[in-house]
Amino acid sequence: MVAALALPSSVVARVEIAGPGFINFWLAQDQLAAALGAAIDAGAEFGRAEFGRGVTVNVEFVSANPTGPLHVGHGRGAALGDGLAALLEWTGHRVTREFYINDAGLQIDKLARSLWARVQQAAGRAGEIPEGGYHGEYLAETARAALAAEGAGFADLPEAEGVARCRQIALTTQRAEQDELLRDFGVRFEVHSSEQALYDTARVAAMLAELAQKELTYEREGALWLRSEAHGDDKDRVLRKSDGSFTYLVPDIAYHRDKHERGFDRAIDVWGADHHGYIPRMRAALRALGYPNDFFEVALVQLVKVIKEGEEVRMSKRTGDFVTLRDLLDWVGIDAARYFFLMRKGETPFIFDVDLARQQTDENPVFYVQMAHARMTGIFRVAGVAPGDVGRDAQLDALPAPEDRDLLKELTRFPEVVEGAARAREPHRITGYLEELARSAHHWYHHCRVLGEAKETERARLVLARGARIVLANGLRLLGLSAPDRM
RNA sequence: GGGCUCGUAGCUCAGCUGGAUAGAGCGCUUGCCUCCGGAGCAAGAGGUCGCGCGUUCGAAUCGCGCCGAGCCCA
Repeated sequence: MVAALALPSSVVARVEIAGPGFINFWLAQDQLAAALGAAIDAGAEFGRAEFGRGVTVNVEFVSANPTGPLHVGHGRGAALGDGLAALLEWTGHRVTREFYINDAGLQIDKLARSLWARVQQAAGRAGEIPEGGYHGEYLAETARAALAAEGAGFADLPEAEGVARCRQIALTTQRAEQDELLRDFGVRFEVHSSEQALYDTARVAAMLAELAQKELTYEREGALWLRSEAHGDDKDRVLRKSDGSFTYLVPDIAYHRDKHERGFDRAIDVWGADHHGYIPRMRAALRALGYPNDFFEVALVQLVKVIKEGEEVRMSKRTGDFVTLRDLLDWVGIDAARYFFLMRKGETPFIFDVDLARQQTDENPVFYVQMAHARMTGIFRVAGVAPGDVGRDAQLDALPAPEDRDLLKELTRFPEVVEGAARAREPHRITGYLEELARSAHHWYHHCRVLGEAKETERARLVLARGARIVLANGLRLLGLSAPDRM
């Protein structure tokens, strides 16, 4: 078998049969040197791949209800969605980052009536927040601001009119705050889609008409049902209840139908894990419409528990509920927040250790990785040369230490790690890889002097440092993190 | 009652579509360094991969059953 492979000795230096079913290959040293040269040639593009060329992907994430501040769970969804989108971009896909606004329905009515109650209170009257309404302090703030902006007569409006106005005010205020926070978190969306607009532009009606025309729905007991069981769900689902109102499924199907009609090959939704029970019926509905099986994907994000000073943080004064993303950013900064959210698989529950995230020691993985980049840069600073001026070719003979080779091998793995992470939809593989690369870089740094070594070795190690710096920077930037030159 | 996810070292977790003696960080133990480009280096202890059965030449990985945790639905 080995003989039949007829491997060129320029690529494979040695082959050995190693027990049952195993063959070991030794790559020729030149291959590694060539890979380093290729990494340097590619520079900031090193690690990009093409397998997603021609595929358009919609990544929808956060999509928080505009009923209150974003909490840490949204932060995790934001980091993972953005990381996923970046991975897909790095592998050649055309990606649209999208945010879906649930601006229709019962929750928004409650929000509007809660704000109206707060307005009444702010005007010195009795105002009762409705059953199941929003009690957070933030609405009282909004009410005071609204009263100031709208004039004293605002609170005297007839209730229906006041509530309608409150609905608008609450929506725009919450949306603006969410957008500002997401921007501060380094996340940008190309498209915001509105649930209300699905009704206003008759896309809901068009979807229902298509389902009816394809005989995918039927009436029973005064309700309208979707034949979802025939398409993989465990039972048929109600679309329109006997009281005439729609279930959540209706706008959601219309929305995904809209994504399909906008021409996306794939729609990836980042959802809180508490919605996982909803997946089969969505998938069944889209399958019923005749979309390909791989059109719809869901990336689940589990809950985040925040630990600070050794104790679980539950309450936020501002919301009276969960810890907000704003709180977290104030505590640990953007880089640490993003990195921590990205370093674990989305579908496992995550414990966010605030104290660890703030530490400026190598126990903190963000610090450890960024420090490796800063160290690589520091070598050039001391040498008095720009990284780009040291050339691209390293003589492998001039890199004698095992740490040289470890670092070299590690950094040339980057493209396959990116590709694997993109295919598996697992950004945490990038952070894991970066930690391994950083470890190799730190070990190398401690064991191998660069400056003041024999000329050939000094030169070769500068090339190696340049390559390591490129990969560390690319990995960090892919994840939306900074790659500092000094710390 | 049904469904989904998870269970790997004291702690937090990797382990990619089954492959060689199961890994990392922290913590712990023992040495060393304290000079450069600050916050270090080396070694070590620690695991019946929840439990059982099965598929396979080979299982942490796949299948089934059970136990336990979380969530969703009824």
